[in-house]
Amino acid sequence: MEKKHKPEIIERKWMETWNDSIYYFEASSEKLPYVIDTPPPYPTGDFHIGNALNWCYIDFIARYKRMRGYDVMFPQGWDCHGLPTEVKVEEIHDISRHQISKQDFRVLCRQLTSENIEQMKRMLRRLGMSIDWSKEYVTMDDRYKRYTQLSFLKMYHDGLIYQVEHPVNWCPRCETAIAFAEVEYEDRGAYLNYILFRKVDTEKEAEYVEVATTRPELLASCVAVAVHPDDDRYKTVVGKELKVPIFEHLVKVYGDESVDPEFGTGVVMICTFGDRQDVRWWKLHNLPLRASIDERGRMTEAAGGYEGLSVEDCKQKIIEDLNAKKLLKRRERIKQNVGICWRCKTPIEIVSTRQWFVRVNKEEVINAAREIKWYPEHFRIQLENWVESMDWDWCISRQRIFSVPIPLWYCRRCGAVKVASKGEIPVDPVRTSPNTPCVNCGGTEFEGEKDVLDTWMDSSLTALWAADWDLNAGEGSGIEFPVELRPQGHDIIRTWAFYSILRSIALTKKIPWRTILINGMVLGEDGYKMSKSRNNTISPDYVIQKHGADVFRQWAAIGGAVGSDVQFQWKDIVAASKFMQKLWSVLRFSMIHLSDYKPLFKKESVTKEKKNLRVVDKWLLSKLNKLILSVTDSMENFKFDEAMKSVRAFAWNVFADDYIELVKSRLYGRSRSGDEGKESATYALHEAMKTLSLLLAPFIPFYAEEMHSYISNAGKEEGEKGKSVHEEKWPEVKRDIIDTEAEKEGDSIAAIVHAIRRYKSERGITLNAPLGKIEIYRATVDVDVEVDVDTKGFDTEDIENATATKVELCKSILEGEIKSEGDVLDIDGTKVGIIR
RNA sequence: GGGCUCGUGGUCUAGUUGGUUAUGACACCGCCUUCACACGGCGGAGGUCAUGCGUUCGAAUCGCAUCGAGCCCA
Repeated sequence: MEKKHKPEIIERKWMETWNDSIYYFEASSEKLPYVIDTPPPYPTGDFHIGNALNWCYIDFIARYKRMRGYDVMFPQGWDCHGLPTEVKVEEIHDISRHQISKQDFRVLCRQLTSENIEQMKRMLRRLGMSIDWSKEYVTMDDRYKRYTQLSFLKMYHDGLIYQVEHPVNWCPRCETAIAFAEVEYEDRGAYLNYILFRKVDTEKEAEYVEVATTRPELLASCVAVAVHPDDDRYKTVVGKELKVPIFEHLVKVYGDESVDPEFGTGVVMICTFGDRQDVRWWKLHNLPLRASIDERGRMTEAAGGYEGLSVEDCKQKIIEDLNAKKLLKRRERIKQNVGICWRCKTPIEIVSTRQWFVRVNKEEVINAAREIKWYPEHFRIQLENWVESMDWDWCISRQRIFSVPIPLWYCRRCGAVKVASKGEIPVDPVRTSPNTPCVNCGGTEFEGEKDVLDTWMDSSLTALWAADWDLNAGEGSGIEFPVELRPQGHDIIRTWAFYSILRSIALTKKIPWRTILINGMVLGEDGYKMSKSRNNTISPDYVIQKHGADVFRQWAAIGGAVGSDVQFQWKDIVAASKFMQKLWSVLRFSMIHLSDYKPLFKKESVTKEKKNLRVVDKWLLSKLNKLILSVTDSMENFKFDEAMKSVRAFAWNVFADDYIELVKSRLYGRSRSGDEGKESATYALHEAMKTLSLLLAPFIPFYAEEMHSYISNAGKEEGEKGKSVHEEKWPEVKRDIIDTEAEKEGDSIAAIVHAIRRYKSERGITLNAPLGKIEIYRATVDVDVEVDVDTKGFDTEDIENATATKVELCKSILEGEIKSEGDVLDIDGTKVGIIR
C-alpha cells in the first residue's frame, strides 16, 4: 500500500468498476420501498455547489436506507422547460425567437438541453451519487409531456383549471405572464413624487390634495384615490372627486384602512395596476380598468400623448410636464422594494390579460402540509405564510415557446373551447387539429391555443411520476403513494414544494410525500450567498479535482446541521482531506496485521468474544457498538453532521490515538500475553475496521469501498472475495458487547496513559523514554473485599507497552496509606505513583 | 411594516425535554522526526455562550425586552 492516499486514483478506479445495477429499484422486491422524489434540476449545464449539497444529502440517505434493507428508488429527472434555455438559444445562435419557426426554435432548445444534461450527469457520477439511472426522466420527452397534458385534462374536467381575464404578474421583457412564485423582490432606488390633484367641488379657487407616488407614469391609469378613514387631514375629501393632473379625468376618494397615513402624504393613488394592493382595491371598490401599459412595457392609447413611450421615458416626460404645470410639489429619494422577474430581473408589471389558472385551495394545501413531516419543522410555517399571502390563483399559461403546449383548441365558428381527448395527447394544438367537431356548434375549423404551460406544471408531478401513478385510472401502480421523501432547498418551498402539494392533492387526493427534508443554501467563504456578481462562487468540480469527491461529500455532511445554510470553507475541505489521509494510514497499519487474518471466533459468538478478549479490546468494541447506536440514530433523524463527526471522532481519537497506541505491542506480538493477546487485538482491530467501512459507506463511498475491499477480503483467497460495501448490510448493534465494566476499566487505562504522557511532557521527558516504575493504587469502594489484582482487577499489560514502563499493582488502599517514593497523581480517583 | 431563522473562544461550528470543569475543526504556543501516519503524535493557552431583565435550587438551553445578521413576504 502506498503511503499517501490518492483519491484521484481510487475514485476513478471504483467509478469504472461499479455496476449501476446495484442501485436499481426493483418494483417486485420483497423489501420495503423507500422512494425519493429527487428534485429535477434545470439543465443549465452547471451542477453548482448548492445542487451538490442537496444531492449529497440525498445520497447519504439513499445509501444508508439501502444498507438498512430498503428497496430504494433514487431517480433522476430533468426539468427542461422554461425561459432560460430560450434566452440561451437566442444568445448562442444570435437569433430572436421570432426569426425562426416555433418548431425549429424548439429543436434548438432540445439540443442545448440534451447537451447540458450530459454535462450535469458527468458531475453526478463524479460525485458518487447512487442514482438509479434506469429511472431517469426528461420532462421534454413525449412520455412526460403526455403525463403533463393528461394532468391538465384531468384538472380541467374536475373544474380546477379555468380561463379568465384577470390581472397577472407580467414580465415585459419576456412578454409573458408569470406566477407569484416567479416574482422576486429587490430594493431599488426610486423617487417619491408629490403630485397635486385638484379638488373639483370647490367654488373657490384651486384647492389641491397632495398625492405621493413612485409611479407618476401611471397617472393615466389612476382610477381612484385612497386615504385612511381616520386621517383627520383628509376627512372632508372622502367620497368627493379629484381631477387627475394632465389627463383631467375625475376619480373618487375612498377611505380605506390599509392606507398607511405615515407614508408620503397619506394619500395613495389607485391605478390599474401599480401593485398587488391596487388589484385588491380595484376588486373591492369595483373600479374601472384603465390599462396604460401594454405587454411589451410600452404606454398604450389610454396614455394619450404618451402612447408608445417606454415606462421609463413616460415617467420622465410626465415629471417634466407636471413641473411645467406646477403640479409637482417635490421629489424625494426613497428605497423601494420592487417586484422583478426571477429569471431576467426586469421589474414586473401587473397587466390584465386572458390567462389560464389553476384554482388554489389554500386551506387544502395548508392541511396537506401539516400531514407531511418537515425537517427542520419550522419550514412548514414558511410555506403556510406564503400560501396565505397569495392574492389570486396560480397562473399557468405562458406566452412562450419551449414548454408543454396547452392541449386545446377554440372553435373558429362559435369560439367554444375544445380540450384534447386522452387519445390525442401529447399534442401541439397549433400543428394538429382535433379529431372530432365542436360539441357546441358542430364546427370543424379550429384555432389551436398558442400559449404553453409553465414549467411547474411539469415539475409538480415528479412524485407521481416516480411512483408511476396512473392518472387515467386515478390510482397507483403498485408503488406506494405517497412516496417517502422529498429532499429540496428552502429557496423553492414556495414554488416546487407548494405546487407539488397542490397538484398531488388535486390529482390523487393524497399528500405527495410523507417527509420533506429541507437543505440550506451554500454561502461563500465571505459568508454571503454565493453569486457571480460577488465573485465568491466555488464549483464542486474544482474542489473534487483538488481533493476528491469523498472530501467534498464530507464537507457537505459536516458543514452544518441539515436545514441551516452552510458556509463553504477551504479549511473544512482540508480537514476532511486530512481525515482521509489519517484513515489511510490506519488502513495501512491495519493491513500489516490483518493480511493473513483468521477470525478468532466462528461467526458472531458474543459469549466467546466476551470471554476471550482482553479488557482494552472489549473496551474498544463496547465503544464501537455505542457508536453504531448513535450513528444509526443520527441517520434516522437526518443529522448527517452528527453522524459523520462521531465516526470521525471515534476513528481518529478513540481508535487511532488511544486504542492502537495501547495495543500496538500486542499486535506486533511483542507483548507478554503473546499470541493470545495478539489474536484478541487483531480481532478487535478487524471488527472496528470492518464496522468503520460500513458506517462511512454512505458518506465517502469511494474510500469506504477501498477500505472494505481490503478489510473484508483480509485473509481470503482470490475466489472468495466479497461484494461491494454498497451491497452490505448496515452494522447491527451487538448489545451484549456494550460492557460498562470493561469501558470503565478501559477508560481508566487510557486516562492513566494520558496522565503519564502529560507527566513526561511537563518534565521534558521524551514519550518513549522509560520511567523507573508506575505504581497503581486501585481505589476500591469496599476495602474489605479482596481483589485479585493479578488477573481480574486490572490489566496492566497495555499500560506498560504504551508507557514503556513497568507497572506494579498495589492492593486496595485507603488514601492515607499510600506510601510511594515517587510523585503521586490522582487520575479520576485512581492514585498512581511514578518512580522516575 | 409582518413572518421565520440565527447571534457560543481570533474564525467557523456542536450542544436548546434546563443539571457537574460548554463540543469539535482551523489558527496559536511548547515538545517530539517513535518501526501506520509530520496532511502526524503528545502536551498547552484561549469563551462573563449578543445585551438586559425575569422564571428556577440551578439557564448557552425557558419567557420578555433591546441590539445585530440572514432569508421570505408586504
